[in-house]
Amino acid sequence: DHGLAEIEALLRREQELVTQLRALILPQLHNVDSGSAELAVQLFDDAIRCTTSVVSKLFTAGSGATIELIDDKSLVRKNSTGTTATAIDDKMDEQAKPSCIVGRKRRRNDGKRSRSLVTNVPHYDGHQWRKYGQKNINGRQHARSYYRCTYTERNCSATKTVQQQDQDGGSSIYSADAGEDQGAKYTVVYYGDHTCKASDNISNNIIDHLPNLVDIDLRRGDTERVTLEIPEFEMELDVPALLEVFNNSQLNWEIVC
DNA sequence: TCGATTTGACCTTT
DNA sequence: AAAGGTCAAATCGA
Repeated sequence: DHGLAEIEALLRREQELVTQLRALILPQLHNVDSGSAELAVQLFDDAIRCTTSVVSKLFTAGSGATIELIDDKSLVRKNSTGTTATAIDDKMDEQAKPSCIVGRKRRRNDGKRSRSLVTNVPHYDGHQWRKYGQKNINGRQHARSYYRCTYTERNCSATKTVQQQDQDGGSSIYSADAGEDQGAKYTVVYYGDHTCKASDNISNNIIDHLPNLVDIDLRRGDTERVTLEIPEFEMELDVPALLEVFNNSQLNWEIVC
């Protein structure tokens, strides 16, 4: 109901503030002390995950009217009933598309969970990645890059994709031509878990010294966890509060499945 | 020279 | 068939 919506808006706001802080701090810290930066990555991400989990649990445990979660793939073009989707599509990131109307969950990569993050520093996530592919995606301005964990020989199956978000219509305010676009945002989707910690010297130390790091149990399989998507299309939500969150949204970290 | 990235071909899913 | 994901040979660069 209404109170819940407000709580959720606040949680999401907190989530975004933390993530913005993350984006602000990590590049700076990395230049000064990369060890501390690694630690900061873990702390930030655990904090963010913690909030995500709270949001998820709050809005699935509650009223039976939970919003169905669909996986990344089905977010694309699942906007049924011919509601001239294009205008909306272009405005929204794929992750953020309303799952409205959809109501049907379909699951690919059986049981593999993924988390998505929108950030302007897609590479500061505390792990080492090797790029193994790049593809142009339909209707996207930028190619999607595919990464897998460097320590694949330690049968670490973690992978991620990084995709720069489309710029709105006109030319970019920032240096559109050459160099890194400082204002660009990237959607990063993580798949699988890192089972390579033993061989990752830095992370290993961090974990050894920080037993209190939050370890969220992300359930899989039968009990599907749900995070809700864009507010405007959902009923019973505190739309103004959520809209404010969404409009200020720099970042958006959510458990996708 | 060796590890990482690029890039087109190939495979998988829808 | 088309789009997304992965492979692997060629290429890059430290």
